[in-house]
Amino acid sequence: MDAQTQARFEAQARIIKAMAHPTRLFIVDQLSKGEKCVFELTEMIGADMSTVSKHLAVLKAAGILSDSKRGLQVYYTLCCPCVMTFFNCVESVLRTNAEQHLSFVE
Amino acid sequence: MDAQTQARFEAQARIIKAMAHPTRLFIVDQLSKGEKCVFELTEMIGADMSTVSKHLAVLKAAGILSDSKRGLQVYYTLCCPCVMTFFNCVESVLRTNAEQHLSFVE
DNA sequence: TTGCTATTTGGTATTATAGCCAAATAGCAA
DNA sequence: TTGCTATTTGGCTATAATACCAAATAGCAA
Repeated sequence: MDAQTQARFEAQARIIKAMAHPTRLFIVDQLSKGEKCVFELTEMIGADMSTVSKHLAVLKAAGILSDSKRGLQVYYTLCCPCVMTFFNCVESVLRTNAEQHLSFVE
Repeated sequence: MDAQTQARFEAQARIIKAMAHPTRLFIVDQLSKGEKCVFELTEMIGADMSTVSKHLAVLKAAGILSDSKRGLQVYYTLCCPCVMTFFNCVESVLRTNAEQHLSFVE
């Protein structure tokens, strides 16, 4: 495996890793319906606001979200709506698992 | 967030987490071209065979790969070729990042 | 300025992940 | 059986991720 190929997989892994957490998937799902501020997301998630803020920072660092400060609030937006195709793809893996009685859902 | 919703995101996160490693992405990419045994993958990756074997076990546990033993070799196959749409999606996030001079590639 | 609210950052404990080596297991062949 | 090869598993260490609390920062308003 040459260095360039490796670098490409590392870059891809960084994006995927940023999505690899239930709370962050929830955030992406919510933001696909429109921007939200940290407080709104924190209420929905029910964790400490600092925890939510750090999850948002992870997604932003990966280039999945962007933020804009308006007054006291910071609003986060999905910058790459294509990310939503992730969900379809993952769901189809889950369905395949379910068919093979290897479901993680239930 | 109700328990069922949470369970769905946790199930999705497990699949995504299994993909969130450069070596495992490489494996998935290779297997998209056809089945390979552990030895072949180990040669390409250049890590310890036990390390490769553990990566394969992670992907298998997530329901992304299946294995079949034939003689001394264990052959691994992608059970969900849809997983390849991941790559397109991730690449488009990377392109967006690059456009915004936030590229992780270079 | 002071005070209030929204958010981020720092510190820390806990838990999970990754990689290697060594040992165990499985299958074939002599 | 013994020996050889392919693979997995166990043990270990090092590194990274997560979540909370507390403290710092930023912006508005009085």
